[in-house]
Amino acid sequence: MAKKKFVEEITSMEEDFGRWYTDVVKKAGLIDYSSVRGCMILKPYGYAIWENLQRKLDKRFKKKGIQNVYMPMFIPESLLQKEKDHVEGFAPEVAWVTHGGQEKLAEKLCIRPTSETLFCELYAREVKSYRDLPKLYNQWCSVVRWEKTTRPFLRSLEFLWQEGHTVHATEEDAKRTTIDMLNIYADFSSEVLAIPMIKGQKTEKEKFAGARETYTIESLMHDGKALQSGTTHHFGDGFARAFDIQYLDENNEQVYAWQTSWGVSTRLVGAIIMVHGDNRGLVLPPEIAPVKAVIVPVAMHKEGVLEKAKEVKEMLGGSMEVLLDDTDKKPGWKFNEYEMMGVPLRIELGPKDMEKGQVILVRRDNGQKIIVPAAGISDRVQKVLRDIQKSLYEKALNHRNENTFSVAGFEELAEKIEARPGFFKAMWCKDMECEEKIREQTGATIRCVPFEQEKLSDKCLCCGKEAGAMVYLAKTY
RNA sequence: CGGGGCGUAGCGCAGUUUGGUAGCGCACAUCGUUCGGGACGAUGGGGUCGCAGGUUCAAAUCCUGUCGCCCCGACCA
Repeated sequence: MAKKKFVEEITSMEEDFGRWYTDVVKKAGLIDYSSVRGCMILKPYGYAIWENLQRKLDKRFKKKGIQNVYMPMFIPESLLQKEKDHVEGFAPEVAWVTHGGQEKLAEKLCIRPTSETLFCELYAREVKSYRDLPKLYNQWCSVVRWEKTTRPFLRSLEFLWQEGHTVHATEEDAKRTTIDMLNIYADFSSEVLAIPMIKGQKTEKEKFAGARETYTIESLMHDGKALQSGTTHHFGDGFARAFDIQYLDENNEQVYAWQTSWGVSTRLVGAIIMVHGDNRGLVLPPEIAPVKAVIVPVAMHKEGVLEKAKEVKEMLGGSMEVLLDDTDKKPGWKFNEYEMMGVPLRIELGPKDMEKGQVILVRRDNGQKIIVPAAGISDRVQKVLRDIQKSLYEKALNHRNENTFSVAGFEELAEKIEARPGFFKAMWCKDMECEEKIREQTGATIRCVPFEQEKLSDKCLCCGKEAGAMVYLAKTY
């Protein structure tokens, strides 16, 4: 028989990255499509990744004193319209409920695309005194945005996310929170998702509808496109004025409050796939993997193999999620299956190993085989998992560094980004006309003005006038 | 929204040109042999051919409409 490819079902990345992505998402069992256009079914394995992400991020929120709440999914039209920029930004993509049963509603209800208005309504009632501040609320929910084109995890009509909403006595406190939350996102990404993020500020053009300032974490995918992975917003007192959120300060004066909001979504799962995945399928960082290790017994029918495998599972089971696959599929089939699913570590155990009192560990990220004594396996596995987590981060960081370039002029950007996509650092005059011209003619957008600035030159790459800031440019998802 | 392609078993497809009993591979079920990188044999279950009309003795096949999906543009946190 001719030599078979390891995973016939997955289109290779080099051939077609978009198809590779869809193949992985489906074959790894993360999602299925539903009968509603642009909506996806999160299957157990995909949802388990989200649950891990949710649990670990929520823990970091709680440490900051943030409390979870749950808001209704409906927003009355009149409420949505209270803040002008906000409604203009979201109006084109909201879904409306016009009927309740057979009755036409007196006022139509929008299905939340985001919940600023609902939180503001609540804060207007709750906030009376400086003693009530700050209020740090968050909710885990789904939102609906009627997008024209959709892709699993990256852009769907309905998606899961968390949205934090805070209200503060001072502008400084609100601004600090906006940056604090961005740091929480960035740290979480590098420590748990093994994805390095560029932290920075959005331009006027790209900022959130209704925000005074928007900050972002941007990551680079394997194919050189950027992904906006999370945003935090400083609202100033704009929403407070629109919704009349006032309190009495220490001097008994009526003043407006200051607000923020911030969110990350299931899009982060898309980032994990596109940053770490390879041609065999998904590669999950151990910190986020629902199954950290899978035990594949070889020649299971031989005496003692299955018993030994169960023993190994016991030794590891106390501290982590381990799967023992004792189905009667061939070992080779299982190897491929769990590689496709991105399980970080495979533990092989057969008659030959039993003779020698050993097991074989195989790393998903680099294929390395490690032969270890069966006794004391737990510590060894923990160590290997930590190594995998670390090297996935380093690999992603190297990839980003190797695909980050500096450009001085417009033509240089256009040529280079066409030849090889990635992050492009350049100086910019802060003029929206230049920003727009770059987008139209190169397809690249300004991802952010990074916190870590470098002075590449004095001149804007587009118009040649005096430069105001260094920016990151990229094509995006 | 514009241009192109596709809807036939869970998945991938053939059959449509020229109307005449709905097929193949994988997957699934049972039994046996296998088991260190996607095993093999035997038997078996599963379809109102996307949906709605129309033409016809007869429609997966021809006609009209409609819905959905994919690709390329445009748009979009």
